[in-house]
This record gives sequence, C-alpha cells and structure tokens, in this order.
Amino acid sequence: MDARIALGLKFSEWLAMGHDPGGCPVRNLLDRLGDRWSMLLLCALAQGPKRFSVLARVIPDISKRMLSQTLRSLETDGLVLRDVQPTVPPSVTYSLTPLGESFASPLLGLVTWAEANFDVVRAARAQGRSDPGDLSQPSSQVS
Amino acid sequence: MDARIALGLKFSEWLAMGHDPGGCPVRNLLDRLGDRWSMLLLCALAQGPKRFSVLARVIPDISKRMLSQTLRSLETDGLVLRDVQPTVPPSVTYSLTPLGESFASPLLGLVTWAEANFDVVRAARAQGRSDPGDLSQPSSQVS
DNA sequence: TTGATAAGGTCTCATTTAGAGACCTATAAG
DNA sequence: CTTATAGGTCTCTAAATGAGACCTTATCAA
Repeated sequence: MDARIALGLKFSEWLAMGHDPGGCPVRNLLDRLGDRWSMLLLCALAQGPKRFSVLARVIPDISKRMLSQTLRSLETDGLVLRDVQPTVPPSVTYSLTPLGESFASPLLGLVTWAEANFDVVRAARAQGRSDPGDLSQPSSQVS
Repeated sequence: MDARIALGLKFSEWLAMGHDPGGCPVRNLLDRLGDRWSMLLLCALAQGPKRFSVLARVIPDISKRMLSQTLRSLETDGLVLRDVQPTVPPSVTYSLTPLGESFASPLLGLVTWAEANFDVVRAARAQGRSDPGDLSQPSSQVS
C-alpha cells in the first residue's frame, strides 16, 4: 500500500516544518471532528437536512447538551448550516454546507473501512483477552 | 458529490437495523480511533516502526500516560504491533500491522481533506467571531 | 381553566477522561 | 556517588462529558 508511504511522507513534512501542534491543520481539524459525535452527526446530516429533535431521535444516546454543543462547533467551522425559523416554538433545521458535503468523501472512506474491518478488530480484541501467556513473565510483574 | 448520498444511505441502513449504539461497527471503531491521539500515532507509525521515546519526541505534547494508553489500545485492536526486546533497559518498538497499514488509506483521505480545507474552516471560524451582530442578543450572552 | 406537550435549547451537578509530573527498574557512564 | 536512559506506572488535578431539571410560549385536551 503506498497510502502508508504517502501518509508517512506527510508526517515527515509536518516534522520538517517545525510541527507546531497548534498550527497543524490536521491536528486542528482532527481535534474538532475527532470526538465521539461530530462524524456521526455529519453522517446523519448526509441523509439530508434535519431538525434538532430528529437528530436527537436518530442518535438516541447523545445528550441534548452534547448535541447542541457539537452542532454549534460544526457550524462555527463552516461544516453545518443552522437555519432558525422564527415560528413559535422556533423550528431549527441543520444541514450540510458545501464544505460539509465535501467532507462526506473522506468520511465515507473511514466508514467503509470500519465496516469492512470490524471483524478483524474484534478478533484481535478477543485474542488479546484469551492469551495471558505473555503477561505471566516475572519481569513484568508490577509491584 | 455522491459520496454524500452513499453516506446518507449507510446511515439509513444503520437506522433500519435497529441502530444498536454498542454493536455498530462504525460507532465502535470511531470511538476508539476518534480520540486526539490514535490517528496521529498511526500517521507517525506510517513512516515506519518507532520506539516509545521516539514517538514521544515527534509528538511533543502527548503525555507518557496517554502515549502508553493509546498504544495499548491500538495494539489491542490489532492495528499496532508491540515488540519488546529483552535488553536492559528493555527496548520496545511499535509498528503497524497489516490491518494498521490498511487503515492508512482512509486516514490519508482524511488528512488530505484537512490540509486542503483548513483555510476554509479558519475563514468560517473567523467570520463567526467577527460578525457579532447575531451574538449581541441579550439571551445568548455567554459568561 | 387547568394541565400537558412540544421545540430547542441552557444550567447545574456527578462521573469520566485527560494531562502534569513524581516515581520505579536496572545498568552504564562520569 | 550521581546522573542519565528506556519504558513505563501512579497519583492528583483539570477538563470534558452525561443526566437530567428547567425555561418559554403556544396550542390541544380535559
């Protein structure tokens, strides 16, 4: 796979450029999008615009607090558009901006990989638990 | 972009399947890989195998605790191989497994998007800050 | 006329998680 | 005798997260 090579080269570049943790685009965006909810919300909005309460329904285990907070963050970063209809009670619809839509492509890659490799990962996890042989070495005895 | 369509369809499938938050492969893997450090470490290891102290050096702002913890998690999930050389003091080398290497491809997509769109995101953030017209509503005054 | 419900949040509090930094093992160098 | 090194772990504190009460205004049911 030369994707690995390309990725390694990119990392080399960051190092060469001084690797300012705050200025690195990848670090910066990964910090934002790489939480538990952002990418999931973007998947949900990829279906089409949705209202706050609909999002809360299709993702049952997100709290209102985090839903609100994550949507604001995505809006601030220009990935999501928040449209408030001044009815009463107000009706708020969220949708992807063009920028948000452009993120669908890499996100789809991630999602596809996850679906394709989940079994392998689960097998690895299971093996880790059932093979305590290496852990019984006296040299790694803690305390 | 029909990546958006495809992503939306995937989300629809999850919903149709009952959307068990714990059983969803994407949720599960995103929870693991979607923290601040996992993907960054995978980028670093894409360059080639590295020792613990080297990783700590090329990513200056990770604490030893999180470095250790994240590497263990990646090892458990089968993405990273941990190789302990029984020298004294022991020398530990981390490398990508084939599974880890296969993740380089979607990760590269993410990284490429981040680099390409960072300016747009920053512009969106700046606009959010420099357009306080909507923020001056008394009801939304934050701290 | 109460009362409930609804949307779209915010607020407070308790629990998790992350970060900082001391500490530990054993050996070799100065 | 002191320091340094590799690869961590441990504790303590700070920050992020989740649970759930509360808010507003209007409409529907009893």
